[in-house]
Amino acid sequence: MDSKFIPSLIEAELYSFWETKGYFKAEPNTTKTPFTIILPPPNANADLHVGHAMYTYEDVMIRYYKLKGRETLWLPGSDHAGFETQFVFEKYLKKQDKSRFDYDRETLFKMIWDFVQENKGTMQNQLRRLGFALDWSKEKFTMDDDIVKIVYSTFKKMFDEGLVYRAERLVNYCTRDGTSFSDLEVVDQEVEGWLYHIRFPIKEGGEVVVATTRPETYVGDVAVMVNPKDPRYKSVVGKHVILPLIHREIPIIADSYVDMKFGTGAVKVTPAHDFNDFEIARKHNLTHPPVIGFNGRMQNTGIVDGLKVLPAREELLKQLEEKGFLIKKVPHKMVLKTCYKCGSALEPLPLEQWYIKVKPLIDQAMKLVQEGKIQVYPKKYTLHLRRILKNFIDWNISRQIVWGIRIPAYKCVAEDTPRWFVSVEKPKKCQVCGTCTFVQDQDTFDTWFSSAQWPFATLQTLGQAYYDYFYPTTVMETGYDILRAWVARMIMMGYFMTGKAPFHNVFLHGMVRDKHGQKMSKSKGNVVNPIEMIDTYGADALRGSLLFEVKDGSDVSLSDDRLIGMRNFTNKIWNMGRFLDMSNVKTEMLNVKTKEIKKILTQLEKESQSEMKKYHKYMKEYKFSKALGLVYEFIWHRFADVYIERLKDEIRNGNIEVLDRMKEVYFENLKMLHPFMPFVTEAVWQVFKGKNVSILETEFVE
RNA sequence: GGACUCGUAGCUCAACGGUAGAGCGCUUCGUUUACAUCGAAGAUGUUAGAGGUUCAAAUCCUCUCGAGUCCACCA
Repeated sequence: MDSKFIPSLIEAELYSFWETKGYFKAEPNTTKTPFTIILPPPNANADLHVGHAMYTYEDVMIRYYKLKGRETLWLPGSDHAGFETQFVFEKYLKKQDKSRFDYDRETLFKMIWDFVQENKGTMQNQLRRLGFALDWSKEKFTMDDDIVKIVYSTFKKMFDEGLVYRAERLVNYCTRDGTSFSDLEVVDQEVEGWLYHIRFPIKEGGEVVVATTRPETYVGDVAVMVNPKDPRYKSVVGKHVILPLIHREIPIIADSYVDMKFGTGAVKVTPAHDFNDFEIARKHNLTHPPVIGFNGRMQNTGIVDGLKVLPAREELLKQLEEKGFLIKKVPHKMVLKTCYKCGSALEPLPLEQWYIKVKPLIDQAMKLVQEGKIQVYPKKYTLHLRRILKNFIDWNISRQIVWGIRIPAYKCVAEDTPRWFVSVEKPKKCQVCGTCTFVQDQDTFDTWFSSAQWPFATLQTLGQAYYDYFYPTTVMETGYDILRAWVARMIMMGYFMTGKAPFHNVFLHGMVRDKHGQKMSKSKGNVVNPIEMIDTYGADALRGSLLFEVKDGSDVSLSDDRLIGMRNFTNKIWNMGRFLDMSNVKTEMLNVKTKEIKKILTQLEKESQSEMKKYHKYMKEYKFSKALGLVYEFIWHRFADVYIERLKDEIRNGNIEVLDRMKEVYFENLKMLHPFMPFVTEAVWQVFKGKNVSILETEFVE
């Protein structure tokens, strides 16, 4: 054995040994209890970031339960990550002075498909570098034909049961990226804006002053609204204002929605470009066509058509000021809804989209959580989950991008009022009129719509036997940041399609932060590349750094110091093995049992027993960090620092019995450590047990 | 505006009702024979502040100050 543990020498070899030996493969086995985890599918197109290394928790569970004799399946997969990937691809196009508009749908799709296929292998190999015991023979991609078919069946079932409906509503639309988003994909940004006070002349005489942050939309106004209780405006309700510059006449209406204390107490109502106004206008039966188009330019204004929103605002303000309609502007802090990807301001625009009626789904999901059918670890997230479920609103699943699973909805164009039908297989004929050449919806599904089905969809594609045996899965382990976007939706969709919760347990891990506890971001330049860390310190060290001495579920600050500490630990483990191994070859065999030595050995075994008991207790309670800390403390500061030191001379003198009993304790600790640090433990194991055996073939004796 | 989390040793964090711990850093000492990626010994904290409950509080309660996260949102 080398005097140092050098991870780079053994990691690749050991991983392919495990893989080819089939230790990661899972099959239905009625004599065993299954233990199933579906890996949250990383973006097929992107490199892993250090956050993905947190899936170590999953490997810990998988390897632990392998050693406990369960039939463990950890199923890998990747996500097409619709909008994310298209966004990256468009950046790549831009570098070549191209854009998505240079290609037709089919070509663009094909190009992105190839782009993704090219990059897909990277992520898989990076997961291997981390040592993850994934069953690669069952790997799935969210755009595999069989997966898409299941996603289609889900959509059809929802459509047939009235859980999917099409509606024209305001959506959060990014005019730069050309797509709408669900409410969960919107990033609020606080900005210093202005509140403009604009004078609207009243036809019947007088004037009313409105306050607005979006003056350019007044050309699309349908009313001015005041609070019915507001004495200042009692007399003007029912009268009409003439919109400045464009001379259109709109009513003054009353609605208790208006806050009298804010601004001037008079609000302009622009149904096509404001969520609240949309609702109010509908209540009052008022409409006006949108004055902002999907290209982000003004339209239907007769005055600033073709201008982008901000220039139009400037232009209109200039003209209003010249004519004396603009009274003043006051600084105003406001929240701007922005695109989570490109950061541009989102435009509320009216658009027909598919929505999922979430109420019935939420009710079921809530029941599962309340009845304890789904346990959440750490416990504090149970409350979060409940609150999340309570606050869900209907889910817009239409995206105006090509990279995604195209929605299998078809429109009959023969009828006056086009009717939609949904079909899993692409129909040859219109299912409504039977004759016309129907038109398929241009849109694709929100990526979360397919990933929300991931646990049951993946297992179903493996065949009935696998599905029956491994579903529902045992644990869903993921970051707390996607509790809402993913976990909650998986519960909703999983139950809808299978009548069961998709998993019995949810375990949530924290975010990886930099050494100062700061969020990692490209702009801060503090992003840590997990593969570089593995190259430098070894996979075991990285894995250990993420779990050691942390509160499960809380954020982890990752630093080189931590990694060095864990790397030293792996080396320590290695060298304990080295010592025991070196002591093996002794020519003289002593077997002296003094009272003193006996006592030390008894003490050691007693401690070891109590350690094991605690270890299994922690593991059962999902207190993984504590389990690791326990073994760390024992093997280093008790086993090595105390017992090896005390028994060193005895072993050197060739006391085989002492050596053997030391080894037994050491081996048990290797097993306990293996889920956390698979490489070093396996490497040492093989030194003692032979090159062709694996620590994974053993089981815990409890 | 609502909710939640967190302010503990120089740094990053554990402990969550019973004498304040770890990793890294620091001081002193130690090595021919597992490991200097090591060992031994040690220093460093009125646990943000104020009040309360308790025999006992970093831990429970209230308030103040500070950091952060999520949700909702007034034009």
